[in-house]
Amino acid sequence: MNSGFGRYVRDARERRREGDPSFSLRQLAQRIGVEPSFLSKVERGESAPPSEEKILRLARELGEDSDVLLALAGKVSMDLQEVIRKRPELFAGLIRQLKDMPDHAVLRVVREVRDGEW
Amino acid sequence: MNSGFGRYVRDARERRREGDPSFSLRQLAQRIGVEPSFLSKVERGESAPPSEEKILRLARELGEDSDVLLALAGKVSMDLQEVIRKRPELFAGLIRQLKDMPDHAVLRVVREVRDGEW
DNA sequence: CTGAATGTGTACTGTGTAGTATATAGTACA
DNA sequence: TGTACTATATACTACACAGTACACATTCAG
Repeated sequence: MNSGFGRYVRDARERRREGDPSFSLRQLAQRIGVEPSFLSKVERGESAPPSEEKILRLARELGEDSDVLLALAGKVSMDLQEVIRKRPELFAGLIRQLKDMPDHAVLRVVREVRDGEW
Repeated sequence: MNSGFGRYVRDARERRREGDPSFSLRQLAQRIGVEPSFLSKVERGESAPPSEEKILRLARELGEDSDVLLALAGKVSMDLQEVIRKRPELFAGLIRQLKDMPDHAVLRVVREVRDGEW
């Protein structure tokens, strides 16, 4: 029911609110399509993070990275899961291969793939 | 509630059963820790696939690839999800990068990582 | 001062998940 | 023929998930 998700969202919202009063809890709740009381509970960590759909809308509104927000919520986005499910051996193998590599090594793979002729 | 999961498991079980009568529905159910009636429903697609834990035990017993079985069940193994959740931007980026690449290209990445000095 | 907006507390709800328990019916074989 | 094992049908359950509804107390602007 906890984790940093709530605090992260609250902080992000209050930062955005400095310049734009429409980032009140109530108004944001309305824009993402939940009741204010629910968003309140979520931000205070009293309720578990919402569904993927709401998290994505939250990320859009707040200008945050949706994969990071989902990770904080203990989830992995369905579209990534779908990629893995379509070719499970392949992607499972790759991910397990890279699991313990340092960031820069993984980034190098990303860049080589992006730039090279594959 | 459906998908090929049930049929796949039933086929695998009946193949293994040819050489080993302990692969009856009842006995296998007992080994993986569910009621026979439940495994029956699962194999016939009348009930949704079981939890990840049971699927892993099923894969072990049947000698099947657990990632494939999980994929058929519409799931992605928690340990893979954890890898992604720990470094969401990095792995989300990588996977989206490789999403539409043909198998051989992805395999090449896997091999390069395995063999090279990263 | 007032009333509009803000955040929060409490209670409740429908839906899905992951099964169990028990009864029934067919099959093998000794 | 009976008993041991097989699969299946039917009914039920406990718990988690993803919220809603609404009343309440506070704050802030005009």
